[in-house]
Amino acid sequence: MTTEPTPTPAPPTKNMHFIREIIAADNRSGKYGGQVVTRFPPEPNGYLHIGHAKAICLDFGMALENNGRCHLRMDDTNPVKEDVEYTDAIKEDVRWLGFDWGPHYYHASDYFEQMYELACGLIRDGKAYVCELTSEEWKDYRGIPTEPGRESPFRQRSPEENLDLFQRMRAGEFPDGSKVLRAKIDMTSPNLHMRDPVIYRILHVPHPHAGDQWCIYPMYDYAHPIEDAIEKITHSMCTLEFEVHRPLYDWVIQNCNLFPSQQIEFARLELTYTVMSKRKLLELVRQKHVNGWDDPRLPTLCGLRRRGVPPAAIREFCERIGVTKYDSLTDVALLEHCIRDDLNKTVPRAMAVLDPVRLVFDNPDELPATIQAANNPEDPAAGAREIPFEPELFIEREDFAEVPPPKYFRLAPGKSVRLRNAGFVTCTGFEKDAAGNITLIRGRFTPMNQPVKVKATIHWVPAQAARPVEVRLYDRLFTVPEPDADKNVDFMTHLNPDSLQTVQALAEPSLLAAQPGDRFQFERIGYFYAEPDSRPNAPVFNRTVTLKDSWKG
RNA sequence: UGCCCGAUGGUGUAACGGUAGCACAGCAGACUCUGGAUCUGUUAGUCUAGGUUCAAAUCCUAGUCGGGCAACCA
Repeated sequence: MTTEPTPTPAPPTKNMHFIREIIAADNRSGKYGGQVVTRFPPEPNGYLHIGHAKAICLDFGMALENNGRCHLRMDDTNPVKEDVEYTDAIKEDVRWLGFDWGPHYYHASDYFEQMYELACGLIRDGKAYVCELTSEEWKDYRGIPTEPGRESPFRQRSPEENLDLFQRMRAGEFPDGSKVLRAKIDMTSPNLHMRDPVIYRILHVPHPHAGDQWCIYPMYDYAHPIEDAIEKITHSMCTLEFEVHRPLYDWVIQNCNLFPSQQIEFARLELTYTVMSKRKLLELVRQKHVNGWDDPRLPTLCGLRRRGVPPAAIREFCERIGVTKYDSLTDVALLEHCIRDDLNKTVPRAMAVLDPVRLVFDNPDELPATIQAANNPEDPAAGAREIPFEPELFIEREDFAEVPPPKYFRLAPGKSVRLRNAGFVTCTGFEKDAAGNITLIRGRFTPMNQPVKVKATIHWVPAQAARPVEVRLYDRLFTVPEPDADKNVDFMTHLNPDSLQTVQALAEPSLLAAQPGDRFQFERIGYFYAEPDSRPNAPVFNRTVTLKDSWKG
């Protein structure tokens, strides 16, 4: 017998996006000695959303793939806007997404002393000066994109005087806004960010992390490259709008003689049927269009978590959307696909009826007492459970049609369907109330071992044993793909009035034991997540996503 | 009006001078105890105009369109 050499299965080829290319090239050239160190640097002034997830997956992902490491760093250089309230939430969300920063948790504010020393160095080198122009005056001096700026009258101060003034700024001798430290670069640069940018401002406010030891705070453009360099970050990824800041990033690295971290910009994620800006999310929360930051309709990570979206689905989504340098708008259907794909393989099935109508059997003597149901047809190891079967069941109102439309395969007078896991029913009659609503359906039961030719299977619950449960049906928050596309139309006008419908459903008995955080597929309906604030024996289910439904009634 | 970045089916992306491929969505079919899942087929694309080349989505030039930049925000 000849044995063919087993071909080594090719590793799953990941999309070779431009950042992977850059890292591979750096590794080949030995630019950083083969090291890959990245960082995720959120500003602790808001909750993380799925746009951040893209960055998190990129930052941590590139490190992981290259046996490097990724730091979690609170970019807290503006005490006016930031709060410790957010740092715990940020950590929880990153951890939930599945990433581990190990011991590498940092605060930009921990580097304030070094930043100060480096600023003094710039002053000594004649590369920074204390300027007393008001912000209004500075606007005039800075010029506009099409015209060069003019030099500040304070630009030629001596290093000694600058050093003295800067020290006194730190000592708290001057009020907010009276002085700033500027980098001395080029007032004629076509890049506004290079026209002697402010690198320190006076802010007499305590810092949420550093306490009250500072009254001067560094600006992002100055602080960020220093933070990266101190941590020996090799690849510092950020979004496209920082592209024009890169020359300043490089200037700081060079003029402060720092580790050569490099900034790489990529396009942020935009998703259809939602909004991503912090301001707009805040507005939705403040105006109570949603119930808090973790409302399942929000694209926040805590919202997605509460909706029941598994973190693996988000990671898969982030891999699939790729990384580029041009703006794009990703169809939320791709996210939904990733969610279904994950849940289909992993989640147990159960039956629940959202809009019940009674089904009564004509032949109660011929019924089984219980039936066996597979917990997950995709996973035999998930086992089976027993469901009581009764002479009266509830089925979904939309699974019966008095007058079936063309291609309607479900129950109708004289027609048969399969009852999921149980047998068949043939409709023998029905009753209506005065308003014309179906109040009861009659049918004849046929056991599974006498197959009836049917084209559909419907779900059901036993009338006595079923229990009422609260089900929250979440839908898209907005009715249009780009709610904030038109600057002249308030995005709020596109809110979907039906984004949340709460219904009392009837669930099979086993569902009563659901623990907060459990996930299920309600067969033929969708995937559901037991609310964190479900109470014992009174679970509340959030709809994560519907099942695909190819029937177009 | 200045500078920077970008442009591939409806959407997200790949192709690194040599057959425009993948995924989502759509459509059609097969299969099925979920009208689910799975499988198959299929519709549909290189912004425009020049140039270089045997050969251009890819390189060059110009234009068009889109995005970003004029916080003591990040």
